[in-house]
Amino acid sequence: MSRKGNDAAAAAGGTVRRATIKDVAEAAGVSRSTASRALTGRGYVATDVRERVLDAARELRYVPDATARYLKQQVSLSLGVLVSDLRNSFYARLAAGAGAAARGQGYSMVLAEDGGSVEAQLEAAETFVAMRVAGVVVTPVSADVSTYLSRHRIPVVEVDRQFAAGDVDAVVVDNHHAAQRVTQRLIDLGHRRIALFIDETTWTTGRERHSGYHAALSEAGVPLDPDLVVSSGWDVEAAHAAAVALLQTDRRPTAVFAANNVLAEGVWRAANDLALSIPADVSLVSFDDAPWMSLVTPGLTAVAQDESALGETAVRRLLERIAAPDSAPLTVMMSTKIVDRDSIQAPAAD
Amino acid sequence: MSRKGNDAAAAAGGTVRRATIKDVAEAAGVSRSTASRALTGRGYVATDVRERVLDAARELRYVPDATARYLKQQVSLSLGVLVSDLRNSFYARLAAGAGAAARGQGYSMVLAEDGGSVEAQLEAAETFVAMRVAGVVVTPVSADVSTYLSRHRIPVVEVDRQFAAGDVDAVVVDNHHAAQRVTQRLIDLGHRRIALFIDETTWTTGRERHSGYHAALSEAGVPLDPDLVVSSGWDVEAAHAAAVALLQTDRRPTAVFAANNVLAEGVWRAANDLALSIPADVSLVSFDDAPWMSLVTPGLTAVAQDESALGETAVRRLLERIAAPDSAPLTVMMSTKIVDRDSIQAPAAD
DNA sequence: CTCATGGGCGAGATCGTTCCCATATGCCAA
DNA sequence: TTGGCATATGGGAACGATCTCGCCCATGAG
Repeated sequence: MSRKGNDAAAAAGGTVRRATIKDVAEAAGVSRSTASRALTGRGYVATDVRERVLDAARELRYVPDATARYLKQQVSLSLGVLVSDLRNSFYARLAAGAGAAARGQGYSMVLAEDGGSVEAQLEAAETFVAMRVAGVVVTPVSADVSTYLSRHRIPVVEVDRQFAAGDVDAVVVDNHHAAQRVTQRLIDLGHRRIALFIDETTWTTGRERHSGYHAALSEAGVPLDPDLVVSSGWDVEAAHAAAVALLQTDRRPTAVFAANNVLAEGVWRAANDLALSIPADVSLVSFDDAPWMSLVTPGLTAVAQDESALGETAVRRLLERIAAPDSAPLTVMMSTKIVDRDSIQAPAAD
Repeated sequence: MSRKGNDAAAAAGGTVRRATIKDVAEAAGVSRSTASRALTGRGYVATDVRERVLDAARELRYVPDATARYLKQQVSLSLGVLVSDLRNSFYARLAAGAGAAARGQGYSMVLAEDGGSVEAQLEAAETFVAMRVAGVVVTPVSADVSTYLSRHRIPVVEVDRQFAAGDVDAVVVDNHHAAQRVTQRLIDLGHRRIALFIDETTWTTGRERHSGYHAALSEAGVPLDPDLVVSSGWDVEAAHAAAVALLQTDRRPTAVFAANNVLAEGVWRAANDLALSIPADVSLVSFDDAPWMSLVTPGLTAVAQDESALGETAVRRLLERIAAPDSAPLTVMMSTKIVDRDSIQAPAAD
C-alpha cells in the first residue's frame, strides 16, 4: 500500500477523500476500466469480478461523480426550470409538476426564479448554460431567453406563455377561447358592464385573454367601454387599489373578470373592503383557480388550468425534443375548464 | 487552420461544438493558461492580451463549463434544497426564500420534493451526492437524510423540523412556546374544551406543538381530554373527515387549534359544510399562516412563521458551515408572531 | 494444427478546466 | 555585473469518470 486508507486518515483527523472509482478498483483488485464496466453494466465482466467490484463500491460508499461523467459523455441529467414567482401558487404547482416529471425520467431539476425581470431571467439562463443542463422549461418574460438558450444549443420549452412561437416548443392553454367562454357566461346572465382586470397585454396570456373578452362582447353586440379595461400593475396591492377606485365610481361594473389569480385577489379584497357583496353587488370570475378560491364564501367561479399537467407536459415535450433535436417545434394546447362556484349571478335590476 | 471553424460547420449543417477555452485561446492567439487567467482574473495577464481574450470569448459566446471547473477545483456552486411538497404554500415560500438567498450568494438551487416519504428523501439525497452539491437544506422526515449526507461529507441544515439535533445545524421556530401562547389565548377567552388537530407527533414540530398545547392547559388547570386530540392523516381530506366527525358530536369543542395549515383547511371546510359559524359556534386558530387565511371571512387567527426568512436563514447558515466545516452545530430559532384576525371569540354560554 | 470468435481485462486517451511550475524579460538595488 | 523581484506566458499534469483499443486466453470448427 503506497497510500493511507480512508479510515486511517479519518482516525488521524485528516480530511477524508471521497471514494473514486479508482479506490473501488483498487479495493476490488481490478483496473478502473473493469470497475467502470462492472458498475455501469456495459461490456464484459466475469460475474465473480462484478460481485467483488459491487461489494467494494458498497463498502466504500461509492457514489459516481455526475459532473465527471457528464464531462466525458457530454450528456447531462439535469433540467433547468425557470419561473416567475414560487410564492404564486400557479408557478409553484407548475414547478411541482415539472419536478415530478423530471424525477420520473431520471432527471433532476435546477429551479430558478426571475421575479418577472428580463435581466434576472437571462442571468438564470446563463447559469443553466454554465451548468450544461440538458434542457430548460421556462415561463418566458421576453423572447430573449429562448433565443439565448437556443443559440447555445440548449432545447427550450416555453410554458404558459409564448414568445418564440414557431422557433421553440411550447405548452399553453387556449386563453382566447377560455376567456371568451367565461365572458360569455357573464353576458348570458345579463351583464353588460363587465370590467376586465389585466396586468399586461404584451404577453400571449394577457393579449389572448383580452381578445377573448373582446370577442365575447363583440359577438353579443355589447359596446366595449375602455374605462372598464383596467391595466393595473403586477401585484395584489396595485390591483387592489385599482379595484377600489373602479368599484367606487357611480357607474361601477356589474361584473369583473380578473385575468389571473393575483388580480382576482386584489379585486376580492377591494370588494370586501368596500362591503360590496359578491355576487349580489358585483359578480367576479377569475382566470386561474387558486386554492383560496374554493375556501372563501362565496366560492369563486374560475377558469381552471391543470398547472401540474402543464409542467409535466412541458418536461415531457422537452425530453422528446432532446431525443429528436431536429423535429419541428410543436405547440401543445392544454385544456381548461370553468369551475362553477357561487361568485356570479344575474345583475341586479337597475 | 487544421480544423474547420464553427461557422463553416454550422453552414454545412453539422453539429456545432460549443466553444471551449481552447477555442478562445486559439482565437486570441494565446495559450489555454493565459486565456484562463484572463477570464478568471487570477494571475498575471498583460492588459492588451486580456482584452483580446475577452473579445474572443464574447465573439465565440464562450460560457465556461461549470462541471469541468468543479472537477478541477472540487468546489461546487450549487445547493440542494429538499422539501416535502411544493403545492403547500409553506414549503413553496420556504424554497423561494432559500432560492433567493442562494442566488444572492452566487449559488444555484437544485430542488427536489419527497412527498413526505423517507425513501424518496434518501433517493433525492443520493442525487445530491452524485451532483456534488456544496450543501443541502432539508425539511427532514427522518434522521437518515442528515446521517447519509453527513457521511458523504455534505453539509446539511435541517429546517422547520429537526431530526439530528446536535449533529447538524438547524433553523426552526419555537413551536412549544408559540403553541402554548396561542392555546393560552383561547383559554383566556374562556374556552375549556379546546381540540387539537395534529398529524404527527414524531417530528419535532408536531411533538412540540402538542406539548405547548398540553402545557397551556395544565398551567390553567384544564384537564386534558384525549378525545379532543385528533391525530388525523396528512392531507386535507383526512383532516376534513376527522373534523366533520368531531364537530358533530354533542359535546363538541368550543375551539379548535389546528397544528398546521393543511389541518386548518380541513377543519375550516368541515365547519362550513356543517354550517357551523366561526367563531360564534367554534373558534379556530392555526399554526402556519397560509395566504387563504386572510382572504376568508372571518380571517383566521394564526401563528405566522416567516417562511422566506426560514429558507434564507437556512441557506446562510449552510454557507457559514461550508466556510467553517468544523465549528459546532448550531440551532437557530426564528421568531413567530400571532396574527390576530376574527376567528376566535369567547365561547357561547352553555 | 490452425485460425476465427468471443469473453474478459487493462493501458491510456479523453472530456474542459485550473493550476503548478518552468521559462523569459525588464528593471532596480547592491 | 550579479542577484532578486515583479510581470508575463506556455507546457503539462491533474480532477473522475468513460471508452476505445489491444492483448490474452479458451473454445471449437475446419
